[in-house]
Amino acid sequence: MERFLSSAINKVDKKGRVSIPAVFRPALKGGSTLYATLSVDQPAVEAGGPELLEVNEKRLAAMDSFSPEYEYFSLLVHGDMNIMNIDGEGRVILSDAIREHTGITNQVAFVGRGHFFQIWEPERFQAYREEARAKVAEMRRALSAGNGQGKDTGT
Amino acid sequence: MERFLSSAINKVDKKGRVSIPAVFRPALKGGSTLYATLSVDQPAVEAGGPELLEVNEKRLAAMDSFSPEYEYFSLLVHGDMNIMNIDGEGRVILSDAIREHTGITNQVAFVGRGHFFQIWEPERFQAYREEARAKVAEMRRALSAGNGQGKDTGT
DNA sequence: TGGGATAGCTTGGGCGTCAATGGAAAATCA
DNA sequence: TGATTTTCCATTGACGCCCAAGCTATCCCA
Repeated sequence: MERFLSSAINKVDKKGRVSIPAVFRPALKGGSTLYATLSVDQPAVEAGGPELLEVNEKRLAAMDSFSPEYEYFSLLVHGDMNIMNIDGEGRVILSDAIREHTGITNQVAFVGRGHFFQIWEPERFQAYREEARAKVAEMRRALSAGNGQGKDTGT
Repeated sequence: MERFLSSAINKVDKKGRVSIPAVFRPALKGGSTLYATLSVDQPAVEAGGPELLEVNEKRLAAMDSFSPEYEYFSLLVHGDMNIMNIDGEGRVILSDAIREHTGITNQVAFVGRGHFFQIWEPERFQAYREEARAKVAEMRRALSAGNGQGKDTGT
């Protein structure tokens, strides 16, 4: 599999290690390094292989390197980047910054997002997921009120 | 690693020495000299190997050589350059000028910026980091409002 | 179709190595 | 010679690497 699909919850051991779900590892193509950034609008972390870094650097390359936007974005892409080594058993150690940002203590939710995956504190993820559902339901009601079609779309 | 990525906080000892984070040393390619300039618009220092000189000279070359900006920047790049020796344990001593400009007392934040890295007083860095996160979140919202796409950071 | 065997995923722990830090000895300068 | 800097050595704690065990899902065969 080349993409990150499905989700899983794993435990953090005494040494602070967590197994990356086995279903995600093929998408990392055997690399032993994980690149991760703290999401700017959620208590989550977005992680993936080196492509994650390359993608962001391409974006930077397309920006005016003297603009304040470049400055801010580069800080997040380079300075705020978390680099994690994957051990022989497919585990990583979460940095203090990650634990602080996500609220993770002894359990981690891994959520596939296609070309990257997210790391959440399980309860917060659950809350976010329900919020997302509620939002979608609300949007659908608004749409149906507007055009009179309202019937379910099957999904 | 050829680039400076991630960040770390290290202590200053009684003699004024600080360890350069081990993850940055490969990017210095074993050189024992650190070149550093005081950042113009932040209470930070920008440091790196000899290439940093070249980079700054390229920047100069891109500027109008009769402009006052050129004059000042040239002075900063050449005259205000701090040269630091890296000792056997990978430590450097911060000059008075650097301590004054950054406000550093007994802790130093090292922040990767790609082809160079920054040195900050940790609390000031934290404030700047949050500012950057807020600004990037704002940029992203502006973008999504414009094209209707979400906050997907992956691609 | 049921049950046992098997392989692989997750988790736990031991141990050696290296990074970060502190301090002493040696060298340099005024 | 006193003071300050540079080099060298020691300590501590974190991290990487290795091995082991429990669990689960899958596969195979009767």
